[in-house]
Amino acid sequence: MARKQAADYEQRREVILDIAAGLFARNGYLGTSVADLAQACDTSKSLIYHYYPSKEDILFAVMSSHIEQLAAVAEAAVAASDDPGQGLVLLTRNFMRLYVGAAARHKVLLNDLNHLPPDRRAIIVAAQRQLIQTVEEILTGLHAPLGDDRTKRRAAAMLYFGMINWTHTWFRSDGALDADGFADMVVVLVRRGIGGL
Amino acid sequence: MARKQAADYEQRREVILDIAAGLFARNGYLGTSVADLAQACDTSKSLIYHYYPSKEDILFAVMSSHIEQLAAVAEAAVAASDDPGQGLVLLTRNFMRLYVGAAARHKVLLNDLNHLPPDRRAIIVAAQRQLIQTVEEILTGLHAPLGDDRTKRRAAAMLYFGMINWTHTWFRSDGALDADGFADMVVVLVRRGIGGL
DNA sequence: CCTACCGATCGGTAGG
DNA sequence: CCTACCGATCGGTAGG
Repeated sequence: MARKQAADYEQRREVILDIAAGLFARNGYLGTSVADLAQACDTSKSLIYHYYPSKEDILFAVMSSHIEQLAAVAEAAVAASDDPGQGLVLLTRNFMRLYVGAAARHKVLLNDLNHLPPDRRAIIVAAQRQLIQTVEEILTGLHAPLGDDRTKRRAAAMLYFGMINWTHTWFRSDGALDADGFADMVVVLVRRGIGGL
Repeated sequence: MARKQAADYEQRREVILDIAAGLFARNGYLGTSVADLAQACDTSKSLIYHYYPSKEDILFAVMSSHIEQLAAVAEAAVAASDDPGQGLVLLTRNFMRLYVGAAARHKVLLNDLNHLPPDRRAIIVAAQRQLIQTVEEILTGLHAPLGDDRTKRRAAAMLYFGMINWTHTWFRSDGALDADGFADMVVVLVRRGIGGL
């Protein structure tokens, strides 16, 4: 006999992850109890512990799943582009779509990274560094002198991430400005402004 | 007999506030216990409660003291400027100096605002809105068409705050780039790029 | 004997 | 200004 419930094991894990991301985003990791999560999932704490060994594993899963998505869309944008200008457009639109589509996970990534223990935090930080590296390379392609000044190149990449990451505090997908429209504003500011750095 | 301890009451409150800001910035508001704070202050929990009625009052004091400073330097920058371009330079340098000088308080303001109850959070949010308003006016002065498009004007202000607020994740005052140098990069990007919006 | 899941409770610690 | 505590709740696990 086929074991029916094993079939949707991964699906149930995903549902828990999504609800956890929403609670962590709203109340913070420490502000969310496993009991809160169980209640939001309309089940018991024991069930949560059946799917995840610990609360920390849930936090790590929220973050790692999201950063893997970010890495994937970054790679896709670079692969599909013939020049740095087009790369910047595709990368920024891909990032913003993902930020909006997975807003809760993104907020958790930005707010609760410190609550991971050092070894697991290092895994996430390494993936973030790779994204920064990708952006630095595109910016250097747009403005070659950045290649000779590591400090300015890093600062320029951080100006870029500041603009898009800060959206988690104010951007609403149901507002007058959509993700692509905002991405294009960022691209305009960077392309026109970067020559002055 | 003079009541000696009353004389440095405010001073002791300030020391506690400063140490609390450091702990909140590092471990989060919920990740910091009052016992942690007492230990860091080399005293007892009871002493902490002698100077502040609750842990939440300490959080509010950290945030309100910081945002009052931000409002003061914003007002000073506007008052000392003859045109929007100069205003942007002074405002950005003032903000960055304060972000660096009060990095812990700034981090707490950005990370733990949700842990204030609605009434007190509203006070902080109102002060933040005033800062946003000031920036929007300067940006409209630099690029008049923003005055006719509330959505773009707000987005432009948020691009600006994103660039400078994101510094709390990466900027180190002992690095190769100082606060004024970074502020000038932000100003260049905004002044050159804003015409494209 | 297995997986899925429950009500109840564990040892410690939180803010006060 | 301290030790000794409180009601409650924490993350995680017991038996069945």
